[in-house]
Amino acid sequence: MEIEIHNNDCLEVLHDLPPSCADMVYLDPPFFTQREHRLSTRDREMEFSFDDRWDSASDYATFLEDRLIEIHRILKATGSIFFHCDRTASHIARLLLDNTFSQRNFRAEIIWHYKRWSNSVRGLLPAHQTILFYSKTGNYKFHTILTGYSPTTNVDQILQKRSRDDANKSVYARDENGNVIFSGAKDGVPLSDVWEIPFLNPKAKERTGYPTQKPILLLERILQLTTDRGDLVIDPFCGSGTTLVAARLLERKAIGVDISPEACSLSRKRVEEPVRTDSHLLKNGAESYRNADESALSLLNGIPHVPVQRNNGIDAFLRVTFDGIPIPVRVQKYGETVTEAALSLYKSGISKNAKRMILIVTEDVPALFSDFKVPDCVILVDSASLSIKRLISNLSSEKESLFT
Amino acid sequence: MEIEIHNNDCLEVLHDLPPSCADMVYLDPPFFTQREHRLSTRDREMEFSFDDRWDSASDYATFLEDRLIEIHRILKATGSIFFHCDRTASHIARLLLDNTFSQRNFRAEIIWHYKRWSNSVRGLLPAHQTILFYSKTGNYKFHTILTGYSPTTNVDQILQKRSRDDANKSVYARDENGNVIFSGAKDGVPLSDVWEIPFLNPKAKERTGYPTQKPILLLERILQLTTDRGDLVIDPFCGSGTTLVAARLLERKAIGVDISPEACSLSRKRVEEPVRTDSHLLKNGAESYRNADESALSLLNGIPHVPVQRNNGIDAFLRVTFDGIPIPVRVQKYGETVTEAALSLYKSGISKNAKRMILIVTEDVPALFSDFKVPDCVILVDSASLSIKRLISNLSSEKESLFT
DNA sequence: AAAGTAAATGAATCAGTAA
DNA sequence: GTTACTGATTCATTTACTT
Repeated sequence: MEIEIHNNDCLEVLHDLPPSCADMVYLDPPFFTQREHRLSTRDREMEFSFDDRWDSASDYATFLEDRLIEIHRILKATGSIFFHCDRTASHIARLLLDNTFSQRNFRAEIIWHYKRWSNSVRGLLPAHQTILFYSKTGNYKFHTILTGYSPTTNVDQILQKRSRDDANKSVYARDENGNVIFSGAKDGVPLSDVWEIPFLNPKAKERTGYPTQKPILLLERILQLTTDRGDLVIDPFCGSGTTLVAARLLERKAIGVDISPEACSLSRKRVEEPVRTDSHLLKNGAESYRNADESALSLLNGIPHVPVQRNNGIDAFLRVTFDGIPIPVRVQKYGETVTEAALSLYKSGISKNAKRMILIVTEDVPALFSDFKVPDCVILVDSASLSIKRLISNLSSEKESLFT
Repeated sequence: MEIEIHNNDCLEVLHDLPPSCADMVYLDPPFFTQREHRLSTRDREMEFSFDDRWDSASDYATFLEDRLIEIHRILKATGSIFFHCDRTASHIARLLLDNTFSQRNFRAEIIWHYKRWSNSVRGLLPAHQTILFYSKTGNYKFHTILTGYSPTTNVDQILQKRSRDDANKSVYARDENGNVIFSGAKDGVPLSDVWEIPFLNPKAKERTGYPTQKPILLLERILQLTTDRGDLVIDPFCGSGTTLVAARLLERKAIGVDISPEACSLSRKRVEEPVRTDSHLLKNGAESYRNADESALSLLNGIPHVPVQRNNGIDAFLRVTFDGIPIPVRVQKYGETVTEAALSLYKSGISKNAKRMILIVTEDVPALFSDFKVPDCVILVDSASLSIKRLISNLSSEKESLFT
């Protein structure tokens, strides 16, 4: 997927792009906090024509507005813009966006909430930033993301169908025998406008990286909400290039611009390097990343074992030995075929002199063709989820047979 | 403690107050939603409504600014204002407050975040409102509120004293024997600007039927942050009177104003007999609702399912249905016999009309004696760990046979 | 007492009609 | 086509009640 990075003023780059070419623009412009003072004191007149208020009042506002106008031009009719700002500038940004994209196309004020180390503050500890979401038109591309139910919700009740009683009050429907009626399956709660995403994920400490970069999950969410694979994404202030990395991992085209040569070379490096940790994070979501190891190994609950870090072939050793050597265990990973997983385990196991190994099979991924056969010393064990998957297909055929 | 309630336009009442008399003003004006809001009490005895339709943004802004100027006048030099608004008007409010109180006295943008019953949205589910916090001067009254540590924080470590090492890096101090030194107790983390407070529940007794009623807890927090006992608090749009109730409970003096006679009489009633419902959720935390633990649910990795938290018999519903009803799943818990687990699942499943249920068996706990037999509709599936346990005992006997 | 079930509801949102 | 209104419908949440 093509990723372009330009070292230039984004106004120039935007100007050279054709109209209606981009699906999404994310921008995180610099905040001229030192200028804010002048900004706010300039307007002494009491009239509320917000339209031209900032326009002439401030270089900063003009600076942004020039670029927003270009962004509006290059966005497709189905396109969206995400404007990242902190609490000192959110109202200015809002006004500018109302001007260029119209109040009517305001979609959401996203609150990115994170926990932070506190200094002793006189006041409330700042712990959020704002992302303004506008679309170019009312007919904008949007994919609903669903999240889990609150633990306090009775999921069994919301599976029930509802109707109106005589007084037109909403009640849960029942059939003539007084039994509850089920309506279709529920998949979860639509994503809200408050996103709790940790600033840095705990494991990121290991990386000697760029400390101020935005969490990739944040950009991932934005990309998934409003773009598809192959869509064009533009970041006019790309900085360390998080947007570009996310775009690459999710297979979106991207154009990044930054006026600083250092930022550009940084971005290039990040985009070119295979970013294993990032891609792992993206594939599984932040939650599962945090406890990916534990969740795979929870399959071993109740069996004494020692988890193994940093070994591609072996996830854990059982305490139980065979021929004096602890038994290596591996869990078949998502997307891996059984033979791939077995081969990987076998190689690592042999190097540890193991005579017996256990592979927990989680998926029936068909191997297209493979010369490798699972050796006898690798014992296959089905995971419960695999057994259930098989069961489900049996159940469906069982039902079919009832009708035929 | 004196609580006054005036049925009037707040501009009149504010105008008649002497300068520098109030310690805190909380206001919750109409939000510029361009709608009329109507709601009746549960018993349909009273109907409340207010009109939030304006000809233009500047009408709305002028209306507010007139009142803000008076509020600025009546606040003490140590006083503060909290302006409650939602996402449709937060930027207008911010500009007005910058004008009347100055950008310099902006203290915080508080995000009140809550969970809400949703409806089908094309977009992000709104789940927050904004409270803008300005002080009259830089010398404002403020009490730091401390909150608990997040569960991931290593509290032991926080209690350790810190010092600088040779390279001037911050390290945890140790005494001459290498033992850690404990500094004084830490009380918690300073309150952040994102407040998660549950919305008033549909069933809460505190509920009065007034639209937009705020939780008492929200107002209590604001009062505690910036006022002391005996201080004067003013709410120019008091509505159902939550501010006044909170003020009474915390022994602050208060003046409430509302233009609607119904709102005023409701406020009077509430102040006389305050009802405060404690949120079970806040008191005990979301975790207290959980009974399906994560490691149990991770056995279902890869199978679309919805976790069920408040049911002892069912841990999750599969997305797949049998006879139109999602299939309930349960994981045998530690120490439970298979028949116990199956019985529990069976009972709950039957009440949901399920015709097929799945029990994941994790242990061979022998049932001492039991009349109950696992019914046919409960399908048993072995977990991987159980399969491995069986395997291990086989392996041992296999090995034995080699030696004998 | 503890667990499970029922109820209430919207600073909602949507679809359809009228201007 | 666009905008503005109005009545209809929806959904997850969390307390209160019942078993």
